[in-house]
Amino acid sequence: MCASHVKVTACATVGTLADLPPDVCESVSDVLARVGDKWSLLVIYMLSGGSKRFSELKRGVASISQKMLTTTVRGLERDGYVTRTVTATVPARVDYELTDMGRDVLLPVTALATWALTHRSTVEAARMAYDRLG
Amino acid sequence: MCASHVKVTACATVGTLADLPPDVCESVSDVLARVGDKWSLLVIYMLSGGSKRFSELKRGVASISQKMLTTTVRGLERDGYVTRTVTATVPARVDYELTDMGRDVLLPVTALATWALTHRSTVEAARMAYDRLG
DNA sequence: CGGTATCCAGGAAGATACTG
DNA sequence: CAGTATCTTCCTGGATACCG
Repeated sequence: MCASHVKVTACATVGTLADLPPDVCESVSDVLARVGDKWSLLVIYMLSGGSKRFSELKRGVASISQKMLTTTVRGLERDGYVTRTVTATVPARVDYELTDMGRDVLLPVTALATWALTHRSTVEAARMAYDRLG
Repeated sequence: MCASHVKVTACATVGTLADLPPDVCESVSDVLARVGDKWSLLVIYMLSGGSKRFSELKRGVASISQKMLTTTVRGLERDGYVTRTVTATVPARVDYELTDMGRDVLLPVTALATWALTHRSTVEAARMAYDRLG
């Protein structure tokens, strides 16, 4: 994904929800593109406990590849959700930490997470019912 | 995306946020995978104004291809966010409508949308600052 | 009208190897 | 340790054509 995958390209003629200007669409998709991708949310959650180095994140999200972790933290850094601090020792050490905004986004995201958990069974039931018919 | 793209596959050793069991990760990623994809949110928003037919949705999201609109509404139907009603006239007529759950998810999603709008400028500034350096 | 089927190009992501 | 570079594979999504 990273940047351009989840990018709403047209909101022009929506207009069913009162006052849904195009820039709202773009903002939402921007945030969702970052927060909603495969790994970002997990990394943010991990960092909510405090600063972590690259290898700690790597261990925490066991199945992520080094490449994808790099890509993910770079994206989060670019959008201002985390800071990246390099300590030029040998071997090198890099620490990642949530910014204020990074901590801030946890609030609405947690709300969505709560909703997701609450409606988990409903979604699963709907999915199974749908698949049963074909 | 549809179904498998945004799918968290490992949450095992996260544990920094107090009590973040694996099923929370899966639920969240399930919801985000559906709601956070390129078109679903727009379709949901369009349907928040009431039942709409296929062609109306197609016009509303001008730049979406017929294939992607079909894929999107199918996914939303599968997960129980919308209902699909076929009227066997000639030519055929198909109406889509939000379920209770579909209307319900608008709440947390709107919260995130609001956050996104509020922090829009911050994200953009961070992005530009990051890109300026390289 | 509302799809489905098919083909194709481009990006995403895994595996692997190498570097400051 | 924390990356970058490259190669390859998979899959998404666009274009097009056809069907009930």
